[in-house]
Amino acid sequence: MAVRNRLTGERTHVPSAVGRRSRVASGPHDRHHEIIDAALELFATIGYSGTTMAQIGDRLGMRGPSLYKHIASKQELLVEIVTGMMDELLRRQRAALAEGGDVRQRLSSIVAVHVQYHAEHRYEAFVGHREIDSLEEPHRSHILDLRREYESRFRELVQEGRGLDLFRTSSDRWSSYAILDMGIGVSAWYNPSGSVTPDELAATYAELALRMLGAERGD
Amino acid sequence: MAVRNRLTGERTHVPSAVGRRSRVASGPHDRHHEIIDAALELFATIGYSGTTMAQIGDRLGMRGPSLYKHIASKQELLVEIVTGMMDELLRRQRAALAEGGDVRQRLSSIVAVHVQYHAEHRYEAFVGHREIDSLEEPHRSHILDLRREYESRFRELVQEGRGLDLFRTSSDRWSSYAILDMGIGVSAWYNPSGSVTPDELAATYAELALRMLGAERGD
DNA sequence: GGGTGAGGCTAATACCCATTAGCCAATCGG
DNA sequence: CCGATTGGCTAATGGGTATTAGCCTCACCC
Repeated sequence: MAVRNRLTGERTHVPSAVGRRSRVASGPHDRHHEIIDAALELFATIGYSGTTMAQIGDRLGMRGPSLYKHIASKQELLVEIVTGMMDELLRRQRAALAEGGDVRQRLSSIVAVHVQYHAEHRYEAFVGHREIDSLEEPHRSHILDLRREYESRFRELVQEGRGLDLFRTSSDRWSSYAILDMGIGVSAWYNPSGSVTPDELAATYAELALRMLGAERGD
Repeated sequence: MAVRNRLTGERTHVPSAVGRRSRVASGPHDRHHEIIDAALELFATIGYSGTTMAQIGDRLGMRGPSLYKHIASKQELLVEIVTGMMDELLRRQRAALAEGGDVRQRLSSIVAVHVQYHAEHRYEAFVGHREIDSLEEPHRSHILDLRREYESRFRELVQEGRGLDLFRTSSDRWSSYAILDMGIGVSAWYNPSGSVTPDELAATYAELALRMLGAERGD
């Protein structure tokens, strides 16, 4: 019954019904980005190892193996997502610090940036934190290094503020962890169709953080 | 070449070298609990779907299939871990609230209990939060219900405090989320061989939470 | 002192999944 | 217009994994 090598009535493939654009103005049809986006949503909702290539393909109307015409591996998708997330977080943090101001203002800025990113890009952030262990070396170590760098900025600022007697808190270690974790938590529950915008939330959390540190009123 | 039914030189099994105890005083040798403990550590470090039955068996010096003499399925292990965690959290929270006191004291208590549990039982807590999506229905829904109940207590207390003008905070919703998330974060980084004990950390975080809420000094 | 049950073992079952191979149609640059 | 490239497809590959089946041995009880 095997119809091996028979070319007659085989069901064959009809490529994308919508016309393909040339690589000029390919922006909206960049398959690579589309795949990353689809993977991101799936990784966030059912986890990296819970997501199959076939599911990612489904989102784009294609089969799992076809993805390999555009990407190298499933792992590559995760690496791109996570490094993209850390790079962007660090970039924004650096920009915030570059604006200067006194310790309270700078701390408030990096908290705001932290929270805003975790709301705006909740999927990237969620995956970036949850799936670090799914990264193969050396990516895992690299990301952990970046994260340590990112986190140390919070601690440094808290220390600085304490040194200037602008913050009253028993431990800069625990309070900076608390601030970080409350921001990370946002990525787990933030709902973009809810009533609060990322920047409103960022402002609220910055205020909470300053109060938590017992910041002296700076006016 | 198949040696089917040949009984000659087959390698066979030598059961546990250490003498087995009778079921009297079996406490320290309860296989079921040993399995749960081994699974817990593995689930926490490499994730539920990343853990194989063979790995769990390894920890106890046995093969994967042998586990089924003591448990029903891998899923059962996760269910027991996660429901055990939520039950204990709720139990402790109820006990804390039962002690009464003014809003500040009660809020402080449930924060302390929350943090203490997340430090003392960081693996349970970590798995309990991270692997909820690995639970099959109806367990998943049940756990989510319990979690909603647990979380609502925080929000209710913040609201109550605001109503009495004891807390100054713009939103009881966001501030209770922040408090919850900073406690949950503890389970991701707490190191039991570090210098801070769970109850010290609990006290510190309770203080941070009250300050975050702008609690009026209650002395 | 033999039967029984508990608790190991290995082998087999019945999946699922990432990735590769190899085929083909349509598009596009010349 | 043609021939190479692009980007789909299906089928095959190679591996992993939870769970079940069936076997065996020891410890214990009578």
